[in-house]
Amino acid sequence: MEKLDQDSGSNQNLLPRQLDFSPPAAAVEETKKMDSFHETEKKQSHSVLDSQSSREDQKSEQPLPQPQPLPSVPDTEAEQLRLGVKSLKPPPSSPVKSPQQSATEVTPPQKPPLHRFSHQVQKNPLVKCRVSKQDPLTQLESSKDDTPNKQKHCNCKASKCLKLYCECFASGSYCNGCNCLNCHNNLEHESSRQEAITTLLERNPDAFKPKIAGSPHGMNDLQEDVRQSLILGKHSKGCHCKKSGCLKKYCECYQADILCSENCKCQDCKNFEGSKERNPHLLHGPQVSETYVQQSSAHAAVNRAIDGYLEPSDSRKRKIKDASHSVPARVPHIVQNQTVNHVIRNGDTSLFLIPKDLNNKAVSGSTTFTYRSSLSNTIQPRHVNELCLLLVSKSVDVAKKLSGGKCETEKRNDRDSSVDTAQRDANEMNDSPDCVLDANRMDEKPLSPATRALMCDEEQMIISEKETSAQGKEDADTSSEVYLEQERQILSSFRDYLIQLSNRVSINGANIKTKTNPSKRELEDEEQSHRDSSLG
DNA sequence: GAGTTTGAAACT
DNA sequence: CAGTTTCAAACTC
Repeated sequence: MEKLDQDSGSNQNLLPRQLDFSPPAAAVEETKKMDSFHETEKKQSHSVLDSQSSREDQKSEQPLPQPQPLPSVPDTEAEQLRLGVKSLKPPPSSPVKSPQQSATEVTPPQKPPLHRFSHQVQKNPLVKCRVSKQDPLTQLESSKDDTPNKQKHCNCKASKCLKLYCECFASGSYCNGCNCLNCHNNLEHESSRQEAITTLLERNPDAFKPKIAGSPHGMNDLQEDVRQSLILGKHSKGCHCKKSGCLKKYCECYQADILCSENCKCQDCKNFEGSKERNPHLLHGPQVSETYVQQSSAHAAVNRAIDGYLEPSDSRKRKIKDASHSVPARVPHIVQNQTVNHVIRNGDTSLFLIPKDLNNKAVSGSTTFTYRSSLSNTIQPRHVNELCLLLVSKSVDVAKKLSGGKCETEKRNDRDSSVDTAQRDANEMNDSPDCVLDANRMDEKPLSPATRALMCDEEQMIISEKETSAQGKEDADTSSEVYLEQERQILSSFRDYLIQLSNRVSINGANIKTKTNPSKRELEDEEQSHRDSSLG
């Protein structure tokens, strides 16, 4: 009885759940009793109801305002976001205002949040949205309807549907036809609802943002498509599954039909490409074309190598124990490509930094490795070869272009004193904005800091060579040959280093990951070997 | 449909 | 920030 009463409360408003921040323009006019936002929401929500969602209980309730059809093409930013056409903007400084500010020109204030699961539904029809088992009708709908705007019906009891536990609320939707108790996620309790939203946004401005990048829906442009693909299917926070193997819908990654990524801290993860336990039908297929991988090959190769070093925290521990029967090669293509994206985007991760990070973390005893791949199985000689080949080919281009360019680095003074580790070089390079291997010269593709560091290093050596030999060598052709030879030498050293590192990791992977602090000697060995190989 | 399991969200 | 509690969906029987 109580439930019925409360259900009636929950349903009283009978607002079809819908992301309530993309109002039709006509909604603005209606602001007498409700603010325009409410009206808009009601209208729009209603507009997206399919026939099946116009259930009897809804019919019996107060009529909704005149429904208006949704525009076929999303006009508002919010709708674009919802459909994955437009990426979310970072929130302004004021988290509370952010959702409003982001769409004030088009949408009314108090734009409700974007559901963290909404993208999942849109992205992958294979993934059923969470549907109450207590609502067979909804299940029926769900089975029939793979369209994005599937209705969800929560069963909240204690949260008043004002916490992110509630998927309706989390999606920015009002509860409608739910089985929830004491629901406040409705117009009746709009004030408390907004208060809850405000609180959540204050606590976490990203609380209502999608956890997973949207689908490339609507992307026609190849470049944009590629860009979207890179960020597609990566859980922003990652899952933390322990028992489900990330193969049940408890896992947000699995539920979204994406592979677990380096963001995840799951244990015993089986949600990786190549996992025999993962239902292959749930895989998206290649997120990024082979062509693109080749195009961005330097990044890809670098990151495949990176990918081979690092693992998630908990699974890492476990795999130390289970090293002898570690999972098969797990280089989820998504992970790889995401890693590529990571490098491109953040620009603060270089190949050379990775060993350092690895060691630093190991020395400190930290277990917060973030990359997932099985240590010895993912870094492949072909990756190294690929990287080297690409770097070689790239270096030829660079050498050709290096007619007069100079690397204005502060490192120049340091160069005579040592052949630093590549890692240190990269570090310095990254810290030195003056290290110029201009992006305008790298016109074709974005370069990772690692690549830039390497190329800048090469450039410096070339310049250094030019300076020392400028007096005696006037012939540009000869210089070019020298440049090329130097490039080859540098890259050969680099290749050797990578191969050596690869072998080391393969052999000593388990040791590196011991619980006890990996000895500094290991770090020193690493650096020493690096030094040796750098010296050629 | 009740009970259990699970992991994210919320809390401390 | 880590550990614990709360919560609701997923799952099992």
